[in-house]
Amino acid sequence: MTEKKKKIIDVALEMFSENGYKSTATNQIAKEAKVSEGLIFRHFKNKEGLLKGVLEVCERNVSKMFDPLDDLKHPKVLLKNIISLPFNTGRDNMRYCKLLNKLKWEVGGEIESIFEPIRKKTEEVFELMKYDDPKSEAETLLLILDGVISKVILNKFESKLIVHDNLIKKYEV
Amino acid sequence: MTEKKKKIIDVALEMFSENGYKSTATNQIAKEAKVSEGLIFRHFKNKEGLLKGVLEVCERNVSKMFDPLDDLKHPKVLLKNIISLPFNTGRDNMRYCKLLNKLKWEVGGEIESIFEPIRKKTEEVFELMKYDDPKSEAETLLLILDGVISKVILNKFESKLIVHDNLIKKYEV
DNA sequence: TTAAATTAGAAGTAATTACTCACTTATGAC
DNA sequence: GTCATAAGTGAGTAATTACTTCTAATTTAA
Repeated sequence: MTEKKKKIIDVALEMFSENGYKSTATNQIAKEAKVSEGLIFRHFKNKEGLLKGVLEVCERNVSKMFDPLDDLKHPKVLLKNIISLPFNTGRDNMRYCKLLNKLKWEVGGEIESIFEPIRKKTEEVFELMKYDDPKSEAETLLLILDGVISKVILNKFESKLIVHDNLIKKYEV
Repeated sequence: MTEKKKKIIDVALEMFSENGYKSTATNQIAKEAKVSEGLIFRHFKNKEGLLKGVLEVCERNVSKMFDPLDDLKHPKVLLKNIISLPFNTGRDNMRYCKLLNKLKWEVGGEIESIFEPIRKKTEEVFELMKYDDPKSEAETLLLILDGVISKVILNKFESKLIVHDNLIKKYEV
């Protein structure tokens, strides 16, 4: 992976997540990355190929978001951390999530698979905590957290902290 | 409002909500609506003007979705109906919501105002039900329902009914 | 009947787009 | 040093886009 190729991916990630996939022209990317437009197609063949390259980086990093949860054993602590996850997302991770969400609505790509590990882990937590229906309980919680991160991404949160506390209380963790 | 103008709005609504605003070409709309392309610009001046026209219809109808709630007086029944709202959305209303959501991510338009009435009503319900913090309680619930309708729209729901029951139980209604 | 509004249809425009191609420059193995 | 391969350039292209403009037909209402 050359420096220029990295730069192209980086810039594309930034611009796709800000302006959307279709609305971002390849020559704009080239300009911003200080690279000839032809190079984009040499490396990625297509604009779609570029998107794939960007998505690989995206998925790799989003997966990493869930790694710290592996160290937690106590169910209540684990659940608390799962809930808190979308509330304290760093800038980089927010960009990855922003792109994934944008694509979900723009292209309709299959994203669910990235979140399968966290779904499974959440389900396990509810099992340990003897919830009646851990599966649907997990789906409900992830639904909520999905909504939370959407709001965070779009900066539409009036009262982030209060909602967080509310959820912590609801799940008694 | 002539028939052709109505037809243009109708087709644009359909195509915008399916393929997005920017990805839908005006000549495609004209073709689908069986109308000369020039007519679109005569009626709406711009593509943006067309979007405005479509959005007006959209907002008018989405507002209507909440009207039946006005008849309900008993807080528990009202809350139950608020929760159920996104779970049994008709085809037409789903299209309006789909467009609004797509635009939220594609253009970043201001949509929140449409949902202000339902937010207020939800807050009132929680007040009547003596919840500790009705405001944040309302925000949390609407967050959830927003997630629900997103999943419904995108057909990503593994277990719609179970999540619905889960929420009904959680709020004890 | 007549004037005004609506519409079709076709051609054209300037801008933008994804993508190509012929070419040059670096890199590394022998 | 040589030579193949990869990295990089930048002008060019064909297609698409939103939008205009013209004329002529059709509909509507007074």
